[in-house]
Amino acid sequence: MTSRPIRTRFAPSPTGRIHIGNARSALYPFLLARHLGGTFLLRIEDTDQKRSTPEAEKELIEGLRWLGLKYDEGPDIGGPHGPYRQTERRAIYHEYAWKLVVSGHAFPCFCTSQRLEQIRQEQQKNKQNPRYDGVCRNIAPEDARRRVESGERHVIRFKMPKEGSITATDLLRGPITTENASLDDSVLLKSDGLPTYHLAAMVDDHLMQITHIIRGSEWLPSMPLHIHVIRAFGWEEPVFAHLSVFLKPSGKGKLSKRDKDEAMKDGHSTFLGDMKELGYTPEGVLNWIALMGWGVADGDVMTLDQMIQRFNIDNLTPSPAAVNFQKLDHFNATHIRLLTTPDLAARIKPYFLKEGLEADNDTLLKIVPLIRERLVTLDDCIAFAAFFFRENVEPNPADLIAKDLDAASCAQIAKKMREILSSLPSLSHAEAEPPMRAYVESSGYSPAQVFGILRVAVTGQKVSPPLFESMEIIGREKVLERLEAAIDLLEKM
RNA sequence: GCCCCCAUCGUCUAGCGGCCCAGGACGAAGCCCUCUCAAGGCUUAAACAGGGGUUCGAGUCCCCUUGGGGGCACCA
Repeated sequence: MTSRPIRTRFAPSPTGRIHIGNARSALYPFLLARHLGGTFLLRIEDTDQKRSTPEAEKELIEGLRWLGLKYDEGPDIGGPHGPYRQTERRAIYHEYAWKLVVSGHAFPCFCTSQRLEQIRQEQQKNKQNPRYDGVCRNIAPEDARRRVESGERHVIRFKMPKEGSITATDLLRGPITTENASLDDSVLLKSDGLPTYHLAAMVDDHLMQITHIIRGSEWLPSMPLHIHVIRAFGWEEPVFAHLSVFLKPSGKGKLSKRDKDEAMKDGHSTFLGDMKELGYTPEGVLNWIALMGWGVADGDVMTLDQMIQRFNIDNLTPSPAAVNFQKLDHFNATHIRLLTTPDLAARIKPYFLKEGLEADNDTLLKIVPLIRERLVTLDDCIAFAAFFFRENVEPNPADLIAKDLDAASCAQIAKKMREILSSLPSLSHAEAEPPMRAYVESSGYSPAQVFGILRVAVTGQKVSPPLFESMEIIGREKVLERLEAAIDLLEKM
């Protein structure tokens, strides 16, 4: 099976917002294909007409683009094995479902959902496994055919062998043997003419020549069915790898919708759309999710290209992983520091614009080196650097008073600084710092006290990028204006 | 209820019988640097779930228990 050209796929159903679970299900097959020089494709599994929406498909595609997981074939770009949207492949599924009926591996079932629901309830009441009771299994093929042709509503079910067992191999877990008796006569083709996942995915993976099926572990229990289907058709079996689920940060229980909303409250989210909004970078997100389920020996900070180089499907891990947002923050901050100055400048610009601040490229380029290692998320740029673009700052008066000093002495210090700074032709870092240091030295105050007053006066905040570098960017005129305003404030106290 | 899967520091993980008194990363603690906050450097605490086997030797193989997770739809 590995002699075939490598082809992998991401096959989501467009039923909701794209989240980190989806992202990781796309990432690994992408990495495998790229690492091995194979092909990676996107297939939309929209056979659930009740839940699938075009908006969800759009968000899926946008999410993949944001992450940089480029696919070689897909619904929006086409390819040699299309169409790549399952609702556009109805005829194919119909044909293959009937092939199984003809070969005796499947049968039409005319049971109503009401009856099915009823027997399910009875079975549960009797503590039996809910499953199909097989009444349509033994309808004579001729009769069945006639009823179908007369237009009677029906589904097609897989005719699961009553005896024997089947061994299916998961790459991460090894062979798993299942008794056929514990398997059900699952529906392959629904009465609306569309296939269920069990048929659609297997048919498509075969037709699209997929060599590695990488998917979530919720599919592990149905892998035996899938192997049965594949064998019934006589097809070559792909490699199966089931990724474990993401657990809540506490490690108790899987990540649910509720946890996702909960996370949003403290500035985190597991939805890609939100994460972008919150200032997370594709690099950070990708690195974070890559390592939940992929064990690398060392050097865990990687760009997508580095992941492609190092990826090895054998290093995927089968155990569930609890999400850890602190780690996301770490990877995000790390990747931000790795960006070039122009790149980072371009990425933070929208956040300033959104605040109504006219961030010009020249200033942005000068600011980036000052704030780069202070940003955890891109939107932190507002907290650290908005003052560069504001006309004036409005410091909290109390912040202007240095530790262990009173307003009067702080005012004196501020005036002295104004005297020194205004005597300088420019406030470049190189020109302004030495005389200020000399003043601190002679004044008997500590650098923290003196520079603390200056910082608050000039930036309006207690925490800021390096002071002298910042003043250089703000410019002499504005710095002196702001200092003046601070002196006024201090004198009124 | 039934079936299946998983199990190394708080978290993500390395380890594929001797290289392990278990390594890395995040987080935590301390120190250094320092105009704030970061970044950076150094250091510390922190794990093989429990019990049986197999073996000269087990974190590594087998079994049981416990814990956790997933699945049992005309949803994917």
